[in-house]
Amino acid sequence: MTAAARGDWRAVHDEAMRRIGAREWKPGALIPAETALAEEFGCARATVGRAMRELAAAGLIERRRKAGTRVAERPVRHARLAIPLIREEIEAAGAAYSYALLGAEERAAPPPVRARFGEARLLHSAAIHFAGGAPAVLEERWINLDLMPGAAEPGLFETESANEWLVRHAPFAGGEMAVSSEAAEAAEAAALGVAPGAPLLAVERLTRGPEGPVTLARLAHAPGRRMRLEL
Amino acid sequence: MTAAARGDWRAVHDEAMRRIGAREWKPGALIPAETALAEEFGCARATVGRAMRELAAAGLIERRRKAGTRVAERPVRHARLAIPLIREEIEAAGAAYSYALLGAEERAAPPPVRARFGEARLLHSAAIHFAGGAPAVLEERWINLDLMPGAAEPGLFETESANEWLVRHAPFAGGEMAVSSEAAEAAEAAALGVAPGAPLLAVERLTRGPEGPVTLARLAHAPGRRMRLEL
DNA sequence: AAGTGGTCTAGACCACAAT
DNA sequence: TTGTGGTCTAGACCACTTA
Repeated sequence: MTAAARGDWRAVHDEAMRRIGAREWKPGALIPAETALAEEFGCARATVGRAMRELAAAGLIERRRKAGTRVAERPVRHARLAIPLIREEIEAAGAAYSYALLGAEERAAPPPVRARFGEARLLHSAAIHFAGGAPAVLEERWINLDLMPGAAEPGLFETESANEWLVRHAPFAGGEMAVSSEAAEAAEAAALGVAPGAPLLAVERLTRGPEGPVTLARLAHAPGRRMRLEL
Repeated sequence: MTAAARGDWRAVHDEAMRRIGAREWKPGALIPAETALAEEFGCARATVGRAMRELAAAGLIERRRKAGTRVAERPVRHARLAIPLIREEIEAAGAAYSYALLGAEERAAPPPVRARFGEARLLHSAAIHFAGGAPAVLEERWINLDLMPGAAEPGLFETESANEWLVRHAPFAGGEMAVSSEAAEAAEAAALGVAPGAPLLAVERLTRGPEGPVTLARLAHAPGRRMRLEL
């Protein structure tokens, strides 16, 4: 048929991407219906549908029944961020990883935390992750004991970080993350061995299971650490 | 059939998620083949395949021909970050947006930049984005003139930010992003109206088109600004 | 009312990799 | 060699939304 080799959804996908990139299909413009494209490419409608579904998932097109398919005005570019265990991240950088628990106890949470968890019983924990003996990340965490009663077991986080235990035991259904830059407060600075006011990369992450919020963590990364994403 | 309503890939998907979350299918364990699941759920193999494809894309399972499908040892959770235009981000926060170009000229780039672009001719631009009259983001950018010759037109970025122009005119094929926390240098501090050493959220983004790297931008966000992601 | 995307089916063939 | 996922097809029906 055309430039696209026939009979492969990937070929349709790539040709559509090319047309969008080359502005043969302009932003906001309607593109031909699946049946028309299937005829053009000499393939089944389902094959075109598969290609278009991938493009829609990537945010390059917007599809609506009856209204048809349009090229996105502004391609919603999704960064894909693989969330690594801190241990793996540090070991991948070639440094020796170690970990120290500062404390773990059931505790009443301040209002901003309560706002996320409602009336649930909460375990509070604090820990430091070291890279090559130097403090790298300070972790403060709240865990929903109503959903994760096993987390209350004494000594559980002495050797394994709460993060790793949760990854293996907590169901995952979604969450939110916020990244900001903050000046180190006195306690943080002391724990991380940096000057007060030093710029920390603060990552706050709320993880939800199917039955509600499971854990809220705040990771304060020492100056110089970076977070990498792929687009 | 089972708890899953028949004839819907979403039902298969949800039931599989439930079994993974409930550890009926344990991390690392092999799960039944598509044909077996299709029989169990009373649907076509393609329907099971669709459900499994989504789970694999979400990182919950790993699939290999002949070897079968396994529950991922550690669910690769990837954040999906919609990258907004700075203008939209500021307007969404309810503040008035404005923009000032500090300069745009063809210029020889320092080695770290050359390393990304090779021998290409490069346009350098600098600009500030304001929120409600206050400096919010300082933008420094390099644009590949070999791929985007239109960017060299004088006065182009006077009223529209380079970011918005590029989003509308540059093909997009991928990229990388790195986030870090940095102390404001003197020039940055002055431009943003903050004290030297204030913690800035630095976002460096390299955007690639199908023919090579298109633009490298460094956005320095004023203290207090946050970057939000969904998991 | 009608046109579009969304999904399902039953069957088929292929690609890959473990055996 | 063989079992598994990956893809394609031709047709069908449904769901949604615009006109």
